[in-house]
Amino acid sequence: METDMDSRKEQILQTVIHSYIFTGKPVGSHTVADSCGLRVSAATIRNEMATLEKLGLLTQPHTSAGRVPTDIAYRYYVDMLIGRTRPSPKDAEAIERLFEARTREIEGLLHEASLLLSTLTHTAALVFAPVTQADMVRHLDVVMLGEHRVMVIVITSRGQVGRMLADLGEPVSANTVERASRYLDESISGKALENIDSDSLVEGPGFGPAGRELVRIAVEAVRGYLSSIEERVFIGGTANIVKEMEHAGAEWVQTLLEAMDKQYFLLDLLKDLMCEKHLTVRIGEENRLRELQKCAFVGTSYPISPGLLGSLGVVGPTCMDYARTISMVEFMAENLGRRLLSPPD
Amino acid sequence: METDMDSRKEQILQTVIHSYIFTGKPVGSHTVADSCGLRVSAATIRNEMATLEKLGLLTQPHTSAGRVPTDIAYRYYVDMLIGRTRPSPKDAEAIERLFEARTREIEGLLHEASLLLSTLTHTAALVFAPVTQADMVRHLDVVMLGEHRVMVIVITSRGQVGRMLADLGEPVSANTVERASRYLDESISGKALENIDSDSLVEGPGFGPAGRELVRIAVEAVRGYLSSIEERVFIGGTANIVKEMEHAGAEWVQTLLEAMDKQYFLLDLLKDLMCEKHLTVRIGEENRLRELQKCAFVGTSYPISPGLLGSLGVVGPTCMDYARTISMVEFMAENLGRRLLSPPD
DNA sequence: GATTAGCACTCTCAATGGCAGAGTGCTAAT
DNA sequence: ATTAGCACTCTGCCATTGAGAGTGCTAATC
Repeated sequence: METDMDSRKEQILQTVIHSYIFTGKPVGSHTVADSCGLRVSAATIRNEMATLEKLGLLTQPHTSAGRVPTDIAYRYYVDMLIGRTRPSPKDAEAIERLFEARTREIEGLLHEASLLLSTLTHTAALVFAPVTQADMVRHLDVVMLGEHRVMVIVITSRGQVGRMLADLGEPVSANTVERASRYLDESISGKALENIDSDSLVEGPGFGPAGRELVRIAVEAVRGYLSSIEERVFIGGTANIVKEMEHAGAEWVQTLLEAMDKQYFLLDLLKDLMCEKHLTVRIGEENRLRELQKCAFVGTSYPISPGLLGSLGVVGPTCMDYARTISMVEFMAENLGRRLLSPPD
Repeated sequence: METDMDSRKEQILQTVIHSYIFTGKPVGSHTVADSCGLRVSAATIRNEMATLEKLGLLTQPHTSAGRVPTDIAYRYYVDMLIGRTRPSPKDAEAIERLFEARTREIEGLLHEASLLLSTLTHTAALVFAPVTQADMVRHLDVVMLGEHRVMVIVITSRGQVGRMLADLGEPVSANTVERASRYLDESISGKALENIDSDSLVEGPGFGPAGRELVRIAVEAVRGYLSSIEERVFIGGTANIVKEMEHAGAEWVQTLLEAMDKQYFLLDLLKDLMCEKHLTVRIGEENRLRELQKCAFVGTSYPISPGLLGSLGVVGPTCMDYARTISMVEFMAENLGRRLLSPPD
């Protein structure tokens, strides 16, 4: 079997891919002959393309249209044919500008990162910042909202914040709330989840029944927060999915968008990333999630704090500009990491 | 001009609207004659429909198709023809279940509210919880992330929380951060934005140059947070826009989705609501925002705390089931309000 | 032996025309 | 005022056609 790839086949494959990325239309032998730089005729190209088709790298939508790259071709392209590239100065600047302010609200930053990434790559972008599971309580506040209602705010040692509404069975006074807030802050601060003992706390300094209930509920809220992993994914540019993926069929786009609404769907995807250190590209059927099997996913992880990784990525058509997208995702991850990561002391 | 509406015209109009909402197809005179309950023939219906067309309430997509309601017809329908309705027990229960937990993380609650509302109404749902502008600082924390980086966390008296990253020019020690955190908490807590004086704070108790810079930056971060209105809109069910609005043309759906990504676009919309006390329905061109002029918006406000309103609403096709949607939006607003509002003491 | 020109073949796409169906407006009768 | 009936109009669907694009194969060429 003399069916191996040689450099000419590679060049033809590359030309087909580039042309297809650019025009979105199947590529014919003449087009390739004109623009591949090889000084051979269209007939030769045809022969080579026939072999590439046998190898599973190209297909024809119908008998007499040009060729279209398969998922396997994109895989080959990504692995072998594109070197490491950096974003263009203009793109790099756009990303860097996002990070130049000296003080920056975190949620806003992540949200804007997803928007920027999506507009630069014409894809839907996902940014995910996980929280560490078991953490210590740094500060606790109980804010009175009404006679029967308080808000419990907890700050963890890593700087995560939870705000919980809590309903009380019995009315409490502002005074009680204030005392409970101080008491709880003092007793809980510095403790980890497993060291917070509801029972002994309730036995605290002379609260009435209402006060005791308040303490109990507040502790319950804190426990609930610390044990539930409140994980948000920031999504930007879902509109791009509609624009770029129309050719894949309306009802399919539909399903993908629905899936994007469900956060747990994305969490699986993004958590996978955090296992691998390197940038990951999943093309078509390589994706485990059925909804993604008609598109490509490019993602990577970035450091948040020592021992904690976040992840980000984009979802776009399989015929995306991989070189550009990869460089952009990588660059965004680097910058985000640099901005968030606390360097080791 | 004897062109006024009479009760028969109303009934015909209503039948056309109901049928169009149900089937999505233009409605012919026979269909109306069969299902409107009037004991008249199709020819009579035709005459009446011709008048309704002259009145601007119906149109024909082409010469010989059935009739389709105009925006004006929907307006008339909403104003005159539907009474106040409540959601079905099943829908009501679904909404109530969202609120039954005794302690609940707020962001998660709002997010899920938008998801639920969108699935129940088959529209895109928006939930907006504003923050009061000038508020007092209740608690302040500075968390060390690295030698050159801290996180400033501020809790306002209303229970809003901001987390800001801040970069420092000079390295600081854990000790300094800890001292500064306590110092700032004690000096700033209870103060409103305009009473926070950076200069005098920096003159605090014997910090070195690094400590002073830290204080200065932290205050800057707090000021930044308190003056910027960190406003988030929770969006659910954008996929429904694609599903329900296909007939309006792909590139238009495209523009709407892009607009939904931009939060400021939605903020205008949602803030408008908070001026009016009642539920608002804007149909087609009644919307000021061009992107919405091919769909309908149903929204209302809900109380968050005394003197503070949030708002929520849905965006769907003009041929939506207004009765159902309105009842759902209203019911969700009531429940959300009841859950969030602190009743006056 | 690799490459190429030439040609027949296949398939898509856009335009065309015909036909059934749905719905209308109008007129004349009730 | 209402209705039955009829001619008319327009869409949607189907089949047909012809141009165009691209292929695979064969035979000639370097």
